[in-house]
Amino acid sequence: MRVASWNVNSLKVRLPQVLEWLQEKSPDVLCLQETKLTDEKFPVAELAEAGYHALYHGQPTYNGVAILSRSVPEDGRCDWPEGSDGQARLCAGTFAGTRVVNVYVPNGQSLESDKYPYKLQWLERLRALIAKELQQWPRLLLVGDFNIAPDDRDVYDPVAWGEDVLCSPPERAALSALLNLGLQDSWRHQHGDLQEWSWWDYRAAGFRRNRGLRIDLILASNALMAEVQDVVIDRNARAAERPSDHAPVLIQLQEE
DNA sequence: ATGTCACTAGGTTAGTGA
Repeated sequence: MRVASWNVNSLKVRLPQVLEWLQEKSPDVLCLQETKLTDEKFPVAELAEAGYHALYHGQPTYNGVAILSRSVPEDGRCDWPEGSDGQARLCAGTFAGTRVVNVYVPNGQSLESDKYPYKLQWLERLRALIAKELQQWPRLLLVGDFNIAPDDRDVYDPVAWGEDVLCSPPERAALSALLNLGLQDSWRHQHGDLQEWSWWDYRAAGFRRNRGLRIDLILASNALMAEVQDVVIDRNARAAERPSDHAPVLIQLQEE
C-alpha cells in the first residue's frame, strides 16, 4: 500500500496538479491539507473520474482536509470525536485494517500570537485522540502538515531560524509526546541524517535557494514500521508550474 | 526575516494568513 500526504494550498487552484500527480504516482491513499474549500465545492466528480473516492471536511477560506483513496475507507471520521472547534484540520479512515489519520496542525504564526497556545493545545488534544486510536488500530499512520520541524537537521539554517515558531522547544516536545505513543518519523528512520525539505517559503526565492524545512511528516506506528519499504519527498512537484509551497511525501508499505 | 501566493470582502485593491 502506498500512502501520501500533500499540503496543496487551495485545491481549487491545485486540482490540475493533484490529478496529474495521482495519475503519475497512483497512490492508494492521498491525504490533502489546506484544501480551502467548503464541502459543497469539493471536486467529487473530477476525482471520481480519476478513480478516487473522497472523504473531505472543509470550511470557507482556511484549512480543510481530505483523504482521496482507491477504495472506500471504513470508520471514516471528520473532526474531533468531542465535536468541532470550527477549524477543519482533522480526518481519518481505515484501509485494509490500516488506520490513516490526516492532520493539518495549526501554524502558530509566532510565539507571541494567540495562535501559538492554540497550536500547543491542539497538539495535546491530538495526542489524546491518537492514544485512543492506537488501541483500536495498532497499525496506524499519522500523516500531514505538522508545522513543526522535528529537529535541527530538518531546517536549512537552524542558527538563523533559532527557536522561532515551527522550531520552538514546546512544539518539538509536543511532537515527541506524540512519538512516545509508539510512532516513528518514517522518513527520518529511513534516511539517517539526510537533509531534505518538504516546504519552501514562496517569499525570498525560498525554493530557488533551497531554503526549506521538513514539516510534512508520516508517522508510522511501531507495528507498521517493519513494513516500511520507502519514504520519499517528491521535490519535483514543488518545481512544477504554479506549485503549492509544499511537496508531497509518499510512503510505501510492503504488500501482505 | 521576506524577493509570494491565495483568500475574501467589497468596491477594481487591501487586509489576512501562511
